[in-house]
Amino acid sequence: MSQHNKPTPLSGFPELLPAQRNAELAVIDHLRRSFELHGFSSLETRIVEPLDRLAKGGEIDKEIYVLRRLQADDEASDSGLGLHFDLTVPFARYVQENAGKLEFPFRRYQIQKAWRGERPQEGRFREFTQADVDIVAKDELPFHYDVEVARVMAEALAGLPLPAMSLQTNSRRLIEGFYRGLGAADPQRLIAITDKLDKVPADAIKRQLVEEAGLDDTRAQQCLRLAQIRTPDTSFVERVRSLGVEHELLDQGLTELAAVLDGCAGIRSDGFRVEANLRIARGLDYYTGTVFEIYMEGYESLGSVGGGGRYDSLVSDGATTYPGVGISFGISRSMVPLLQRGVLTGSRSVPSAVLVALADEASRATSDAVAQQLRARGIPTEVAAAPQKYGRQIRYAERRGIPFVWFPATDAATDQVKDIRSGDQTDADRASWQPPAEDLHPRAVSMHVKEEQP
RNA sequence: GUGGGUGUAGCUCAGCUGGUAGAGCGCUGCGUUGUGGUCGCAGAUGUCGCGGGUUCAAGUCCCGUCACUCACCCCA
Repeated sequence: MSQHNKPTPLSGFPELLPAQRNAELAVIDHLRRSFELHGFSSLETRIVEPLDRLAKGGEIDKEIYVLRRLQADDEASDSGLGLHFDLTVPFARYVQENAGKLEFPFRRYQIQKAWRGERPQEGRFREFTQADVDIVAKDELPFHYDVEVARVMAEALAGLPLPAMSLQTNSRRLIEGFYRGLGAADPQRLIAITDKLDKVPADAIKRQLVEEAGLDDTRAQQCLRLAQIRTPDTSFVERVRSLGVEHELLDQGLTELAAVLDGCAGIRSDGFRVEANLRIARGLDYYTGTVFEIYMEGYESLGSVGGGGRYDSLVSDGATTYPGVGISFGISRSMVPLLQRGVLTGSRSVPSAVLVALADEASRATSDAVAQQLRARGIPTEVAAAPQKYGRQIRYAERRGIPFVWFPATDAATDQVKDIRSGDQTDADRASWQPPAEDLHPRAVSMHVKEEQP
């Protein structure tokens, strides 16, 4: 390729360097292990869906990438296929298509890319990876699954080597019941207005509630008070009760939200919080009950890095409906800004934990044999490319972040292994030596994460 | 889609009222001939995003274009 047309990055299509990719892989591996620990099956769906299934007349429609063959006839404008813009729509289709072959309740996780033709910004991309967990049942989905899906994602997030996450949750039943108890005519409209509380000042919200939703001053004030309730435990119940509004739906919402908070109570840590946040509403789309949003502490300006909730009628084939509940976590959205700011990276650019030094060409077989013995025990190992001076070979390892250099025995001495970070070099047995567990594979290292306890 | 900003070495950037490019970091080599990192010395690297215009002369001024970027919108 000529240097005169050096390729430039494509905005919105992030690509990572090897060390960064290792950090992303460490996060994906952790999520996968967490989801599977809870018994969720992995699913991969095709990247395209029929356009009539993707496009629903909403805002998202104009962001759909359409598939078209380069040499397609002028007559045929496009293939009628578009790239999926999330993982929920393809999953819904998959459930419907395979309903006869799946066991319900069906619990799956899905870690895949999605595409949106948006104007890129920090944390917003045209191509991005997300991790979704959902549970779908037939006809009825008991509420305890809302708690389960929250707990699965909470546990997965709590162990992530990223800045502290907070899972904020609310119940649309709770707020709708509250608004109905107030005697409001159009609860959906109120939800849309109070949802903006993060961006718009409280008195402006109140003015809108009065002028646009026709509430009187007292009721508007009540709505504001509700939206400002935010607690790390079930104490929100008392605070809502103290507002003095009564409604059957409100009672149900309070009970359910309290169950979610209780269910996640044991998962809180320095790196993870759960909160009831009664202003969370998540637009007006298909959510019907519990709703979630995930925020990354110190990076609230990115907006939510994940979200989800219960959808009672996303999937339906007429006779049967398949209610579900799920949460998605934006891997690209949360990680790429951290990687770009340099506060997160991989511990090394290669998988290798060990570089076996090469004394001279004649002893290559010896070095290869050492490497094979280490690999046989699961230790990622590479052999030095050329018998350069040992200083060069050590530097080769150092540049790549390989923590250990192995010096095969010479006539006079035994095998030795050197930790090039400390400089310590000790005798070692190629048949039993083990690196520390945290050095075995590349890790994601973040300036925000506290040192792990020894 | 609407509006602003910025394009100079691998990276971060400097370059005044126009006079044909610089720093730091990184990189390569040597000091140190089989043990890196520190230090010292030496060295390499650019069609100044692209196209056009003004001018004796353009990185610098003007127009266009492309790319990147920020905000709005929306969201993972």
